[in-house]
Amino acid sequence: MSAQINIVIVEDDPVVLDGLVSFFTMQKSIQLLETFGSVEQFILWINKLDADFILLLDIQLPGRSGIEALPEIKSILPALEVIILTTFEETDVIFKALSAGACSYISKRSSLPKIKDAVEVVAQGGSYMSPAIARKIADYYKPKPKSQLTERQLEIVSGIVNGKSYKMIASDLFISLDTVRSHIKNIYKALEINSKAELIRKSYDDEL
Amino acid sequence: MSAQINIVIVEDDPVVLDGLVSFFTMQKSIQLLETFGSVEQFILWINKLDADFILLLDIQLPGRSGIEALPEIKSILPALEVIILTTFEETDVIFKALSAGACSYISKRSSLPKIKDAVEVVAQGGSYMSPAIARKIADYYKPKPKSQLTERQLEIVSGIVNGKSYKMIASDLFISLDTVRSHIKNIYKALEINSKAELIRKSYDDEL
DNA sequence: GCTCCAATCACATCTTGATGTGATTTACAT
DNA sequence: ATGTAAATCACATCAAGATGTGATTGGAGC
Repeated sequence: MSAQINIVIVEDDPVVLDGLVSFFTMQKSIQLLETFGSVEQFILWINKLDADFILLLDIQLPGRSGIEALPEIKSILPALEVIILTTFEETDVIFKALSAGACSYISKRSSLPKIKDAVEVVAQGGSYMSPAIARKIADYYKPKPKSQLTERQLEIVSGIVNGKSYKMIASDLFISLDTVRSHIKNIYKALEINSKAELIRKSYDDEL
Repeated sequence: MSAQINIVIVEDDPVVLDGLVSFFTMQKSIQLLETFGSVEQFILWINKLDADFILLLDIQLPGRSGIEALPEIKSILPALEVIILTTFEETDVIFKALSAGACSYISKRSSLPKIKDAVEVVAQGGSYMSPAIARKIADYYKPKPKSQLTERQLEIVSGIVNGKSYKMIASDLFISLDTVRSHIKNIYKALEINSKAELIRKSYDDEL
């Protein structure tokens, strides 16, 4: 159903690269256009043409890392689809890659056919995540330690997070300014914090 | 490699359910324990035993929706792995499901073998997302309208978001308190905001 | 009945933050 | 060279926030 899919690989490890090259050159549905050992080389190359391909990008590279270079790459080719192919499975690296513009993230432990699957999925506008990666992303949304604050306290916090002054909160809740202060004092004690900034941050991190 | 995998399905649509039932009863690696047409029935059942199974859960159900019921289900069986199987592909529904404790999210448009893949992936501790779903998640992290702030201003913001007082920021950056204030004034102007709370919120929403 | 706690309010004090006006220096680009 | 912008610092003023001490009330639990 899909036409020819073009791909480019940036990978410095010769062993990994050889495996990918020999595998993809055997696939009739996928055309391996080029390979590069560093993002610097790749960036020189993309300046020469406006290409239509999917990029398989390693993170751990000599010189600039794949993630560091991604924003620049995307600024040159905004519509480029990037698949991160790496051994890093740390949550923060995953989110950095996604934030930098990658649409898929695959562990190098994946089989070659899985990598091919990912390329085809991306070619069709989808996104592929290795099971272990997807699990990290899913887990990221869980914790929810449940609030130790009372209903009233949550109302106060809500006001603060929404940028209202204590005075505004007081009038919104039909209580006095001092009561608001009192609540806040208790909230700080309960959350073991001591500034509005920390409270706001916490309200985002913990969902309160 | 994997032993027997037990699954339970909660799905009200008889057509979809029949398809799943006839498919899974043919799979030797997977044992379909039970099926239910609503979360109410399912919850009555799980109270009777502490089971070891993976749950395939529809969202659109008569009575309580799958997402509404998920927190309660997870409170009864915290370690239960839940795969959402639905036609809903809206970003907010996806994130609500993940936040409620689902580890995987599959479109009903998926083929039965894909659903089987997902069950096996989850049984091995991974997580499976349909390509279209994974794309939504990946896209969620992109926007990055790029900061209109200077390097120095970002340093100031960083201090504020991390709960430091202006005084602390000043000494951290080896500049005077007034300079910090001056920067903040400019930052507020640039971002068109007028309070610390808004700044902190913005730094989370926009990644600044 | 008594206790504990959430919620309410008051007063006092000190720190921090928001904003305005204005000045100097350096660096980069026209 | 000249202008613009970023970064620096100063002084002033008012609003807002942080923190402590202390008091009252009403409801839940024992």
